[in-house]
Amino acid sequence: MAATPETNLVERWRDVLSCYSAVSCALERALQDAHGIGMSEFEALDRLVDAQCDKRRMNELATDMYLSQSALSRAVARLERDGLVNRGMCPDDRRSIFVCITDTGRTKHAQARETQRAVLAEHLA
Amino acid sequence: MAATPETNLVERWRDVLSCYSAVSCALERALQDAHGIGMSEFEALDRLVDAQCDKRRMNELATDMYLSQSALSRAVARLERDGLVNRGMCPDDRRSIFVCITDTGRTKHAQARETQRAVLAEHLA
DNA sequence: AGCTGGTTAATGCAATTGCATCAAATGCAC
DNA sequence: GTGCATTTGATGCAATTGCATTAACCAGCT
Repeated sequence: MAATPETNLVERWRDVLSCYSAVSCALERALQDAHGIGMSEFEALDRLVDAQCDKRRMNELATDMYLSQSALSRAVARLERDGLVNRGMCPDDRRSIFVCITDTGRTKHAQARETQRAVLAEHLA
Repeated sequence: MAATPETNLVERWRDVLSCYSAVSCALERALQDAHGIGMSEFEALDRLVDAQCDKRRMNELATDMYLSQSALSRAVARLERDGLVNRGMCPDDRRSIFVCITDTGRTKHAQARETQRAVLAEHLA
């Protein structure tokens, strides 16, 4: 049977869609239940930990992530409210904001990463 | 370099996430701009067309799709408001609702599918 | 210096979503 | 039949998101 390229694309898209839906739903719930943070917040912490410098500008984070600028702004606001990051001024460019992960944020991320890996192992295996 | 299974899982998840984000964002915008419907609405129409009988119960649709029951209920409400589907009583079980695609809905779906395939060809290639 | 255009982050707003709840209807046990 | 748990779809509510706008700032030009 010869599948047309279009059919293949639609099939692949459905696969991505169902995979994403199942995993993101499970991940969102697990992170929220166990650590009180959402997927977006965890992803942001993840990027901050990945960058060895521990501080990144908002727009760097935004381009690394899949979030819109406004959504990232609010996600960082929630992280700051919970004491997981600090927002600091950037001396080079006073429009920019440095986002710095706190010790609490580091701990939270380490714990949440365990949850993430467990969920991925179960739903992405 | 030997990647641990966990690292592989996280990598795969990031791939899924970035693929989903890019495609769903483009798809959402394209469908909205060209046809005035969202991705969820298109998916619902798609399931209705796939089922040759043209009418399905809400809960059948919900299990086929990635949406929660309440989100589907509202998506169908939007489709009905736009005249793309009708909701009808089910004689067998008066709790259930039959969702029937209209001729307008069929036309809209056929047009939107072209847009979908174009977007997939561009962003999932 | 002054002005214009572009960049950065925050915010008002509308829309969608999921959770919890609700009402109606079904079915099963008695 | 009566009663109780389950199922089905709708709705109130809070939370997140993206778009458009805003304010502050920067860079380049005259």
